[in-house]
Amino acid sequence: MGKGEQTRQTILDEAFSLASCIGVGGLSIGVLADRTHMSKSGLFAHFGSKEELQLAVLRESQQRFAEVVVRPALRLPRGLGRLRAIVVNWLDWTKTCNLPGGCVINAAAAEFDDQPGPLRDEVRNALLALNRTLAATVAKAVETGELRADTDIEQFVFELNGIYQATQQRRRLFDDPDADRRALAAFDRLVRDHAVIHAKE
Amino acid sequence: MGKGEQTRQTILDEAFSLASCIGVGGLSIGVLADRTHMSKSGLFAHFGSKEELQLAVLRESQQRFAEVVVRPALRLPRGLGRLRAIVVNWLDWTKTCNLPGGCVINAAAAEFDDQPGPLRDEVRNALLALNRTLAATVAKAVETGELRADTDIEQFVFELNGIYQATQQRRRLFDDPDADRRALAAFDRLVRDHAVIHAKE
DNA sequence: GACACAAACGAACGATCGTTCTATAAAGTG
DNA sequence: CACTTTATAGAACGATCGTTCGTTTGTGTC
Repeated sequence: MGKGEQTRQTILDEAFSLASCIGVGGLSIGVLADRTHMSKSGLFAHFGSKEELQLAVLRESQQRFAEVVVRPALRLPRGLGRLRAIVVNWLDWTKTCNLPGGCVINAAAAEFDDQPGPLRDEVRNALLALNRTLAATVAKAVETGELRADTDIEQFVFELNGIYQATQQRRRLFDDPDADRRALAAFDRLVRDHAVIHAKE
Repeated sequence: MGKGEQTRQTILDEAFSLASCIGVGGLSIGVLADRTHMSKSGLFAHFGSKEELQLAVLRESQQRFAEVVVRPALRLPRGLGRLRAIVVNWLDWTKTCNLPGGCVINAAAAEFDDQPGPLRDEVRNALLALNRTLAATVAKAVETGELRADTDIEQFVFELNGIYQATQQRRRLFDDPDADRRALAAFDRLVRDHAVIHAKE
């Protein structure tokens, strides 16, 4: 890895954790230059524009998410177990990664949902991809016979999203220590309602 | 109402709908002065600081929310019907009010959950108050015998929050026309799982 | 060591930020 | 009407914003 790539990654690391606290929109070249002990222009040259820097942070976030949340779960056999692993990794990934201020993309979703442009598009695509991954995982749990065949997969994913958002808010704004427990309770109820009915003994 | 109160309200109206699009943190005195055809200093004098302006917007938002979402539902008899009315009003309130860019407080929750200060406190208190209102409404549906006595009310409210957040994201970022239908489906499932079991005919 | 190239710097640009000051216009009151 | 208070305007402040430019430093290659 050349010198350029190296410092670019250093900048991106710092920008990533900074964006977690103040949002992708709140990033500023000057502050970032201070934190990385660089000059504004030196840092700027690596990206060409602020928007390009912000996009790079969003892409970095997607990549880490795939590595930390999705990939480990793919080693489990398809079905409910894998789905549950993804959900657990998902809920925990702000702790796993260096995300002191919560998921960057999720915050960006609320920030840019009204402002058309490349940033909104990137966030939208990232979350669409996540939803597709979740849908595919749920579909496999239907195939294995653990979830009912008439399960509305899109609805299932919709509710998974709700669980995540509620958990984040409870944790971050209310400092609620029960947030994780509540999230798992909601997940269990969701699964129970769609599980195949076993013959009673 | 004196002249001062009057223009202050005009400013607040504009700030309210502007904040809906770009967030409370994105408000700027200059832009707001242009939109209200005032000078920066003239506008500024009404609030004394930018933070005070932002707080005023958050309070304005709380007030409108109470009027549009909660109060109409209080005219219904306590119980599930009232709860459902609040949920429906809640889901629709960004359309009812002048909120082209979504709920101001909800966006502010994601924006300030990492930045201690009066703004975060205000947001936190507003959402705590909402959660208390929801909890009280759910509790009354337990009292009327529509929901089971062993209902975990905090969990119920937690999941209501999730439904709201998921709906907002689906609507605003994905332009999903089915968001409302999905929200009601999730609400119905939530209620069904906590409803008292009626004797089958 | 000479050379080509990439990387980082420092200074400056115009714009906008929140804020302060002083002065003028309007509104409210007797 | 006159008088006091309130409301608004205008100019300017220092700070920061993203960006551009020219220069210097560093790296890697013949």
